[in-house]
Amino acid sequence: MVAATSVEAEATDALATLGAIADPIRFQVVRLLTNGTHCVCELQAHVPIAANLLSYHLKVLRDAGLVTTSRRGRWVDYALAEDALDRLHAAIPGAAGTSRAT
Amino acid sequence: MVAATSVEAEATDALATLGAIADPIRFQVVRLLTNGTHCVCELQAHVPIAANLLSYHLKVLRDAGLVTTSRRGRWVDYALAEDALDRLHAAIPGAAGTSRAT
DNA sequence: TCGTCGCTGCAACCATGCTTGAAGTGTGCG
DNA sequence: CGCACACTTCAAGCATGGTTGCAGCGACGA
Repeated sequence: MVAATSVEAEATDALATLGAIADPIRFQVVRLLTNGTHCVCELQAHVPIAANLLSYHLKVLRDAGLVTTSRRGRWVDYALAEDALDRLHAAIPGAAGTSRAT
Repeated sequence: MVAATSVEAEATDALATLGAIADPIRFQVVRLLTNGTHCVCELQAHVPIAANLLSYHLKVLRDAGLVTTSRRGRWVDYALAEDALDRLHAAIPGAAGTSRAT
């Protein structure tokens, strides 16, 4: 590898990040997570969907690196990643990685 | 449409805005448009897709209110909307209006 | 005016992924 | 030790939207 910060690579990451929250359920989950850590059962109380469906979307969010998990006994706590919001903002064209001409 | 300032309405608009750019082609187009105005033929030179396909995605972007059109004789110039980037940033949870999720 | 070029709109096709159902893993408690 | 609970994973079905092809509209050049 020669280039470390490729524009194409950043665009791919941006697409993955944007695509992760460009969904009603995942957007709602992220919005909930901005208020603090929540376990899956807590999330279920706010998002009216099946448990396995929620788990699936949580996996997508986890795969996108937007959330982190912590097992607390029987429960699994989900929290927003430290750089999640920063990454989200950076994913928007004109913010970073793209030459923004006024 | 009656409701003007609702958290749900803002979330819906945010989803529509995010979903509009959460696509490889549309993301590329928006990134191109951040550099200035381009006609469809210009966009075609940078995005390797069919003309009508590009037109379709442009329509999606236009429907999302992210781009504006200007007819220049035979050509149609597409430009990023004034508040496009601002709307994009506002669409991210934790940025504005979304911190009061129950 | 006619022909060509640039762009847009519509209907159909196909791929992706969202949704559903059931089974599986790990943990705490009786 | 065995059961119940919380969550995850797997396989299958269905819906959404991205892609393709053709037809239509408007504008410039001859």
